Amino acid sequence: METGDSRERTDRLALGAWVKLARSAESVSTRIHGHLAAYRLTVSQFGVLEALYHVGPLSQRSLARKILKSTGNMTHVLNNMEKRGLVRRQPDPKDRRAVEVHLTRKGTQLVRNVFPRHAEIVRREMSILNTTEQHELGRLCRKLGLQTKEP
Amino acid sequence: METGDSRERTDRLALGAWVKLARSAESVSTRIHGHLAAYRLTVSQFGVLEALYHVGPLSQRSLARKILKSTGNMTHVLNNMEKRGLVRRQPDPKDRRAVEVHLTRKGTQLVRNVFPRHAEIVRREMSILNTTEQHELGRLCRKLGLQTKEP
DNA sequence: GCCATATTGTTTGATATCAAACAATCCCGT
DNA sequence: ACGGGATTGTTTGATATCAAACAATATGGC
Repeated sequence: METGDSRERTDRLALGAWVKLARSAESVSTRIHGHLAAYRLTVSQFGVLEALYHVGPLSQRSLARKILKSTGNMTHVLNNMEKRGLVRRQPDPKDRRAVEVHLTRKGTQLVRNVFPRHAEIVRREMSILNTTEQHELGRLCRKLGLQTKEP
Repeated sequence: METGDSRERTDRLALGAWVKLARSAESVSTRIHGHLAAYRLTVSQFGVLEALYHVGPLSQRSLARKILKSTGNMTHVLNNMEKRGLVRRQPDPKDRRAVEVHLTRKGTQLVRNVFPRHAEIVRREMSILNTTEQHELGRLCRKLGLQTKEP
């Protein structure tokens, strides 16, 4: 498809872009999620709260897909959250294999507390980029992430 | 600094950009690192091989910083790699607390095998973006990641 | 030179995560 | 109907990861 030389060049460019993407995501993530410890929330737990709050009740499988974790892990995460009274499992009447995961009042209150702080921190972290740049970053990342998962 | 309305707008933009960044990094990472399992390498182990191969011998602390993991974890990762004969710990003559981590011949051979495949996969994954876009993505991510770590 | 403080690597205990195997249930083609 | 394959959630066993406490060594101020 390409000559060896041009191939090396595109490899270097792709590797560089990928490394920068991975490192920036990881270091920004560390900075953004630092404050969650104050609420004894893990990143996964926060992801679950956020999804349930914004989307409404979901099955465990949908939750797992949303936060990109395995279903086995989701069982574990939800067990911990249920113990703390943040979520409630409710049998799905339409499918007796499935459960609907609901936010409890306590979970709703917590996410209403945490989310504004979260948004503020994200805004601050991203504010190094101007509006146009944030749009462009979002566009490029969406394109990348949307690569076909199952052909 | 801003009116409430504009604040909500910038919050939404920042949150959107951040979510897309995080999700694309995670899903691309999964796709890129799938092939490492064939070599019984974890992502951290591959990161160590890569760093040592391209930079030369490094202390555990530098390695930990390079792959963004804790030093405690680095001890664990290196123990596993040492058991497999991929790296060798060598006392640093200038600082008796520190060790220099070296690639063994076996480790060098392995990374020479794995790296070209890795580069190829990364190139393929990133090829959804054209050259200009990859440059731009790299630039934006570098800016984001470079945010001051310790003030 | 000596001591307080910092840095390096290790240990330890607690979580998080995954993959694989599993049971229960659903669904579709015949 | 119904039987085989798909889907949902759980369990299990193995790893990975972190934070915190620790021991050994280095370093800089006095």
